[in-house]
Amino acid sequence: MPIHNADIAATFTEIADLLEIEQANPFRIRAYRNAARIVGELGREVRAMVERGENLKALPGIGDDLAAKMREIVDSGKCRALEKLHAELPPAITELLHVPGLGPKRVRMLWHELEVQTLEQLARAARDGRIRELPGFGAKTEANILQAVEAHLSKVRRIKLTTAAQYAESLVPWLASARGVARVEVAGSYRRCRETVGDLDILVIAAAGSAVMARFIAYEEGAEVLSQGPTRASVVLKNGLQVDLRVVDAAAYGAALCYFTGSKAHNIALRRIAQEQGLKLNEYGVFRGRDRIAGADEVAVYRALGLPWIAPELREDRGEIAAARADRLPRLVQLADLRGDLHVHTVATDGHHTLEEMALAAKGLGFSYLAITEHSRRLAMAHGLDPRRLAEQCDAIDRLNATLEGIVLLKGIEVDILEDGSLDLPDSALARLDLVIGAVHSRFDLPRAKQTERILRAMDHRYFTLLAHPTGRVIESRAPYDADMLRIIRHARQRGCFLELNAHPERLDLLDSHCLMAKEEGVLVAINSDAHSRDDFAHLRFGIGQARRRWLEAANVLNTRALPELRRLLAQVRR
DNA sequence: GCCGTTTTCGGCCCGACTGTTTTCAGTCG
Repeated sequence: MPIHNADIAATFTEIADLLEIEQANPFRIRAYRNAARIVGELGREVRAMVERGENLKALPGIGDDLAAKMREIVDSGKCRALEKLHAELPPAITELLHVPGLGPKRVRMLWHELEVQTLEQLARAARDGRIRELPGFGAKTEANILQAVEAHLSKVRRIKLTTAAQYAESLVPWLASARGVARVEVAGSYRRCRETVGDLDILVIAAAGSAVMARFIAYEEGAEVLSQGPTRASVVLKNGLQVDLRVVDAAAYGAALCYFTGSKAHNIALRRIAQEQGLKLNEYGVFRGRDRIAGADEVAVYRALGLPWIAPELREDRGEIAAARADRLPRLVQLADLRGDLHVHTVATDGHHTLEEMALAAKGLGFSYLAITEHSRRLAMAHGLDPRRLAEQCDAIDRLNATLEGIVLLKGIEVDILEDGSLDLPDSALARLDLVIGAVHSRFDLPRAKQTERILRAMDHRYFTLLAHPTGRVIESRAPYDADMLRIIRHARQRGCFLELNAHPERLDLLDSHCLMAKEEGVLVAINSDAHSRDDFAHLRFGIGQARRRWLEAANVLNTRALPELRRLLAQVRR
């Protein structure tokens, strides 16, 4: 069983949880949590780094000890430090930490005084009224614990960015219409464009005594008020989504936006920089002594720390601060950089609009080209094209191109990659096309070696240009198929073909980590909507967000190229 | 446990809200 980064991250997180209950040095605990984050978000497999003898200590936050533990986990699948902790503490006790309101001190107290080790025992102790007897606990805390356990609040799920967007877009105007409100902004992981968000963090500029807090509490979709103070409140919506509201005045807006956008790790790194310079950074501003030297806008906050403004998508403490200090921040790709879309469907298969309707919608967005890429015949469910129907569509595209102005349709296909790596249409059908997108739509369950070979073989096909949704995952519902993405990306570079970043909000595939891998390996990425209707071009913003999170610049993206350059690149791939 | 153009030892981010306390600890973000 090969060890993946997620396994190492999970080990470190569990060690941190257990150390917390043991009340170990908090900075030692933080070191494990930090390492779990670094490893979990790393674009490369630690296992491969170990096998190549790379220096793990080059990773930020990894020193002698953690590097040794990573090698131990890779080599043996075990971690003696974790086993030692398991011998000292009950096995399931970390799950108690995930109950809202319970932290390490209380978990330890519950365990020592009441021998509570599991959620079931916790619920029983609460029902029996034993918890309220403990020092520091009371009847209210006991009731909250019981409610949390019974509602299974311990396993709160993250929701997709697109779902969060729908809730945010109705809540924001509701708050903005409150008396005294000057500005409402959604911060948090939503602003950082993470593919899923755990809650919504909303920042409001309002004068003292504004009605916004009361309006927030009265929101019709709210189900429960978790906390409420003069400047901060938390509400759980009926769908289970938690919303945190923070009210600030205009002079603190930039600092508060920065603080509330996070990430936590980025904030900590910023505060450390402030500290080094004898300054203090909090959500009200940057302070020298009692003087606020910045706070009203984000640019000024960063400038006060000696840094250029850092785009929200980069704020993960993944090297952006060092890059900012060296003035080497990437010029991130923007939606406006896209000149076209290379993956859309029409009514010929499972799309909802005609060639012309899609073309005009794309033109309306300012695009100069649009590739029509229907499914191939194996996908019968989607009414996939056979050679005859594909040829007919090509003729239709030629006829339409003769009449269209300001936009050019490219002839393409999203052809199935069959189990053996061959393509679902013959060369004779593919020869006429401008681009051939290969896609895996079946046999997601092949073992890693076979799945990888299947894709590599497809890429070797003389007409293959672009690999669609490279991992096949569907967020929160289907895991990526098991394939060696580093090999695939390196093969793409050798072969000269391209990878898709499918912008559909259910997919966002290339994954976050692979975007960086593609950039580092020099493989161009096409940010495509996979639109099945005119409205689906709106998905592109999510793909752009994903690309920006991993530092992609316009130069790293295939469809930022003007049409002549794009044609040249596509032609180069054919053999 | 990590880290260092102030340091290889002594630091390590900061504030709001709750509940239980009677001045504050614990938790959370």
